[in-house]
Amino acid sequence: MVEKMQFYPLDINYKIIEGKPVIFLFGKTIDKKQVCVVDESFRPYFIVIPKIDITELAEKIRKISLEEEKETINVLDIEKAKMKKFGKEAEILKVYTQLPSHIPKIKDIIKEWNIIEGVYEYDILFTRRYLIDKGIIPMTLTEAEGEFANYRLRVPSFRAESIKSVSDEALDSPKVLAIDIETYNPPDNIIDSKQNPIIMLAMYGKRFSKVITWKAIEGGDLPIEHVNSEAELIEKFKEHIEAYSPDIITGYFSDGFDLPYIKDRAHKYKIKLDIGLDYSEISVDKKGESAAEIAGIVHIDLLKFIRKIMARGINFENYKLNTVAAQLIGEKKDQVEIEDLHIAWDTNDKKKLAEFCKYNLQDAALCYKLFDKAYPQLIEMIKIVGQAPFSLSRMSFSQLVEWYLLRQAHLHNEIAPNKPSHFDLQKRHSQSYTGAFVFQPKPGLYKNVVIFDFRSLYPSIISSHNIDIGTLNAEEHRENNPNTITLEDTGETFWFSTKKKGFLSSLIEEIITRRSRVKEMMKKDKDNPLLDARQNSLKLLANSFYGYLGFSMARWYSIECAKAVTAFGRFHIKKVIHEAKEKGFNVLYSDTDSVFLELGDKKKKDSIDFMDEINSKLPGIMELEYEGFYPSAIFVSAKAEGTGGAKKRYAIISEDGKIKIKGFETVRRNFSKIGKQVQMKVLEIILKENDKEKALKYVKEKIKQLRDHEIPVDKLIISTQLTKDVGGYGNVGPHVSVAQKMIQKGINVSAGSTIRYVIAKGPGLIRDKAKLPNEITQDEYDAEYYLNHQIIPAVEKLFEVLGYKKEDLVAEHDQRDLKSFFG
DNA sequence: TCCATCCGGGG
DNA sequence: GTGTACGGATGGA
Repeated sequence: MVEKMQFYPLDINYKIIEGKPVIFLFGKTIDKKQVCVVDESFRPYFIVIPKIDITELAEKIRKISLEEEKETINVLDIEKAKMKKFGKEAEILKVYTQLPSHIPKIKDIIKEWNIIEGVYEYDILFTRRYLIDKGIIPMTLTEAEGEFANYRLRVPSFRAESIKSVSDEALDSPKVLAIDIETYNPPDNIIDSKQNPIIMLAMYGKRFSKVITWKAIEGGDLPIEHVNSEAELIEKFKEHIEAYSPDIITGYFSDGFDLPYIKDRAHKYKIKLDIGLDYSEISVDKKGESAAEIAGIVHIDLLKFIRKIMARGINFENYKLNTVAAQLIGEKKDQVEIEDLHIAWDTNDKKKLAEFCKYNLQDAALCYKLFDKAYPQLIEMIKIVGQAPFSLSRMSFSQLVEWYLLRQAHLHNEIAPNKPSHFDLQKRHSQSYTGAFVFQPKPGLYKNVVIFDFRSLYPSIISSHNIDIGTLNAEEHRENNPNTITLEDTGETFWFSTKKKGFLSSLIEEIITRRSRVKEMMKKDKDNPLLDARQNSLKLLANSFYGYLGFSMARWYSIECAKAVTAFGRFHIKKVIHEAKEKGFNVLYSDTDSVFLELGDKKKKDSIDFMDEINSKLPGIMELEYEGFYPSAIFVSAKAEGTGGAKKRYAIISEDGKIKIKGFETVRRNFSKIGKQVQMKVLEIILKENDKEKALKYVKEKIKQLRDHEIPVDKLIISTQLTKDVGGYGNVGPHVSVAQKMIQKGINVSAGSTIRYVIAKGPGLIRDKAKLPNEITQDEYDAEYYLNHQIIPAVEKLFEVLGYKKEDLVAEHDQRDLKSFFG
């Protein structure tokens, strides 16, 4: 009996059954039951554009027959159709084959014929093709028509005769299970699943938490489950997965660690990790960055998703779980000496082991919460791009753009361009072009500064100047065309149609408009995480278009378009600079899309009027925005003498006293606290109080304190990361020398460790004077070293702007020292 | 300064 | 599997 069933598709794969490819779409029904929708009717195809008569070509293709060892490969069917290639109508043939794997074989034959213009869309994965062609958006409400069937699966199956998207309503609380393992790992042993067992495995879900371990550990009220061996631990893990039946399994670096590790250990005991909903085993794809896949259960590696998709805008120091969790959900892990786990395990240290169990569970719980935080972003990206969570969560931005475009191309009946050949790639790699314009500032301290910037400069250029491969150098005349641009350096000229809308440019316009609508909705519905994730996804996608155009692997690659985008960018920002000067503003600085104007005797209102005037003449959706008013700003000179002002290095203060710093040491790690503190304080005095005497007095006072040994040692600590193991260094810098000492003392130090040291006074090389912080007292530090290597470099450029020389900073009797330092 | 390689995360 | 990888830091030539 034919019936309708609504569900949310979560995962997709296909299998060949009786010589036909069959799609399996795993999902959740509206009443939260697991289900698998099976579609036997979809066939693989690719596209051919003929050069000769289309019927004649079709006949030739139909006759193709390939004898292989086990099978004969034939063309299953051919359809004529009309599509567009870069906006131009084209008659095409859709060539169908029996199996997806036949596509490249048939394609390779036809590709060589000179009676065709080209072959296209021959490398779009079968399952992804299915989602696109059927208009299905994973995770959103979908309806299948058909009947329940009996495929051998862990969940009920439903054979679909037809399938369609119902709405963009997304599955709102999937059943998530976070996992984390701890392994036995003796010191200096690289983590190795061949040698070392899993000793704990934690799972955390909704109203479910468990730590499985194979030693009797007294965990108090921890949900510890004891088993007798590692093999039993793995069996128990399987049982729990089956009983809990999660929609989603998540972990942190679980693609590269937890799941491959479990799989390796299971293999050792000949245990089948067949937790897939089709009874298949976890598959670990080891190509490059590995990925662990479970059929029907979505495995999300949070590290990958966060690093690739959620991370921009947020500046993570690193991507350790602790760092990321602290930043995204404000939670930290308990401090545990994980290197000592093997000792506790060997010595049966019950108390320590209980702590490790707690730690293990906490990691899983952290993952669970991180997933919760990431879910809106994942959902919204899926809704836009339209690929399944497993693959989408591992995509780079260029891939997100590409799959978005592939879906849109299908919707617009556009033929997708091919990926570059090896030859194309070489050519693309050899090409480079000019980027953004940066205005060189004049060093100085300025008052009353207004900053304007172009809102989404590159996306708005692509939209407003109609930038697209199909509109590039269109037949209409290039003169008097507002979309014509000539490159300043090479003289190349590009122009874009004013009549016909381009594929890329209209898509980006749609993305931008959609985002404004979402932002509008957010005004009434503040703090809605879904809306925020949606506008963010749209913004990220729009911002990636330009990079995608110039990305060598892109299908819609066009260096001409990429060149035109930056050239229009330079054109518009330079025009603003020019007109601002004409209006009598002093232009202080400009970088890519922003411009800094000194008001002088003008009012804020005058600058707004200026902005409005600019905006009245800008094309399309381009817009110059008022970024803010800053009472004070400082620009310094570049390091090299006589090269003028430094680009990308300045500090400004807003009316509410907040200082924004770009490029100064204050934001860098490899600098002592005293250096940072003095720099920050001087900036503050200059920008807030505009009192150069006071700044000078402050620095002099600090220098005196430094020389009188009044600065505590912890403010003098310099931190440097060891980039390789100590033995690997040719030049022994101070941090390496200290690391050597640490090793002698039995402190475990290796590549990646951060070495903290202080420079002590005395004769000899700096590296011999570098001490561990606890080896030195306050009167032993080398004041002159800190003066010359930390304090002076931190502030000399600032004082230069104020009209002081370096010598003014230190007392008279020290000038000899300084001269020798400054040469 | 440019090119090649290594590493990230995990215990 | 109708496929293929990234990107930044670092160190050596």
